[in-house]
Amino acid sequence: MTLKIPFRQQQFDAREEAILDAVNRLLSDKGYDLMTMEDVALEVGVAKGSLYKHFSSKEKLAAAVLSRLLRQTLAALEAMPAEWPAIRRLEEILRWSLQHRLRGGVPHLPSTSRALQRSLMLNLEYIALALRVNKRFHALVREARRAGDISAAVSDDVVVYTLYSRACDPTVEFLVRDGKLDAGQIVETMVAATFGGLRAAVNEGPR
Amino acid sequence: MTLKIPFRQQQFDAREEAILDAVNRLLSDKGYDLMTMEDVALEVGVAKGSLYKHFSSKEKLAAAVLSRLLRQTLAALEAMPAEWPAIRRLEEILRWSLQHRLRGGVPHLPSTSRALQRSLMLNLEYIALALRVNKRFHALVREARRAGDISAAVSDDVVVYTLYSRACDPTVEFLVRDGKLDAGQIVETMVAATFGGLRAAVNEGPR
DNA sequence: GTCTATACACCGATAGAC
DNA sequence: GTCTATCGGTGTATAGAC
Repeated sequence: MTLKIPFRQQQFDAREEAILDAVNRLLSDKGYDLMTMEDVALEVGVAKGSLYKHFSSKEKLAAAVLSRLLRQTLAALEAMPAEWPAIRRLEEILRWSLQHRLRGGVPHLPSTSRALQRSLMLNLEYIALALRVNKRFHALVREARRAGDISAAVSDDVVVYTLYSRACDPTVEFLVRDGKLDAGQIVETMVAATFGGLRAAVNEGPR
Repeated sequence: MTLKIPFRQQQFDAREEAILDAVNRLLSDKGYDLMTMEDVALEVGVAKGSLYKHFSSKEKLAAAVLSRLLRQTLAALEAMPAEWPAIRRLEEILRWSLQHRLRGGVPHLPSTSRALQRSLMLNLEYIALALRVNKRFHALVREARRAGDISAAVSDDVVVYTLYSRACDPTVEFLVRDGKLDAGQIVETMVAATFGGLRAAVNEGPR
C-alpha cells in the first residue's frame, strides 16, 4: 500500500528538485560568489522572488545542494561491495567524486568561496553530514593502513584531506580543456597520480 | 656610479610596494571576490580613491600581485644549483611554493575566483610570465622523465598541472588549522604525498 | 505560491577641492 | 597625489497584487 501524496505537494517537491539541479549546475560552473539568485531563477524558469518561498536565502540554497551531494556520497560508499579491500574502496570513492564532477556536479569542497565556507559552518544539517562522511573516510583509511596499503610517509589526516582536495582539483578542468584525454582517462590518471605519486617506482628505473 | 632617483619617486615606489604587500595578504586571506578596495585602502592606510592613482582597477591590482609572484617563482627556479637532478628541482619548486603560502603569500592558481581568472586572461604581462613559468616546468618534467624519475602512469601535462594544484591545495590550510604539524612538516608531508603517492610502495608491505 | 516592483546595502570607480 | 564625497550599477531580500 502506497501513501497518498497530494498533487500540489508533488508539484512543489518536483520544483524544489529542479531548483537544486539548477543550482548544482551554476555552482559548478560559475562558483558561489558569481552565481546570483537571478541566474538561478532564469535557469529554473521562475521569478526571482519565488525562490525565497523554497529557500530563505542564497546560503541555504547552496547548503541544500552540498548536503544532497554528501548524502549521495554516503550512498555511494554504502553501495560498494563489502569484500573489497579498503584501499580499493578509497580509490573508488575518488573515482566516484571525479566522475560526479565530470558530469557537471559540484565539487565537495566549497573552497572556491570563503563566504560559502563560513556560512556552511553555521549549517547544522551540512555539518552533521560532513562529519559522517569524514568518519567513514577515516575508518577506511585506518583499515587500509592496517592492511599495509597506505604509505608510512603520510598520516591518516593527510590521506583524507588529500582525497578531498584531489576530488576538487582544478587539474581536472585543465585536462578537460586540453581535450587530449576523455573523461575515463582523466579519472584514471588522477587516481594513478594521487595513489601512485608522480615519481617513478624504484623498479621502473631509467630506460 | 649610481643613478640618482628623486625622493618623490622613491616614496611613490615604496607606497606601491606597500599596496602590493597588503593586497597579497588580503588576497590569500579573503580571496579576490571578498577583498574590497576599501579593505586594501584601510590595510595600507590611504584613502580608497588614492589607490586608483597607482592601479587603474581592482583587476590590475590583483594581476600586479600575481605577476610579482610569477617573477619570484622564476627567480627561485634560477637560483637552484644546476647540478641538481630535474626531479629534485621539481620537488624543490613545490616546497618553495608551499613555504611561500605558509608565509602568507597568494597561491599561484587564481582558481578561487572565476572572475579573476577571466580578467587575468586579458592581462598581457601576466600571460607572458605564466607562459615562461609553464615552459620551464615542462622542460624540467621532460628532463626528469628522460632520467627515469617520472612515473609512466602520468603524462607530462598531468605532472605540471598536479604541481600547480598541490601548491595551492587546501590540504595545507586544513593541516595548519589542525595544528598537529609545524610548517616544515606540512611541506614535507605534502611533497611526500605528491611525489610518492598515498599507496604504500611494494617493498613496504603489510606489517 | 507566483508574479512585478522595490527597498536597502555594498562596491568599484570617478569628481573635484586642496 | 591625497583626500572627501558621490555616482552608477549590481545583488540579496522583501512587499504587495493577483
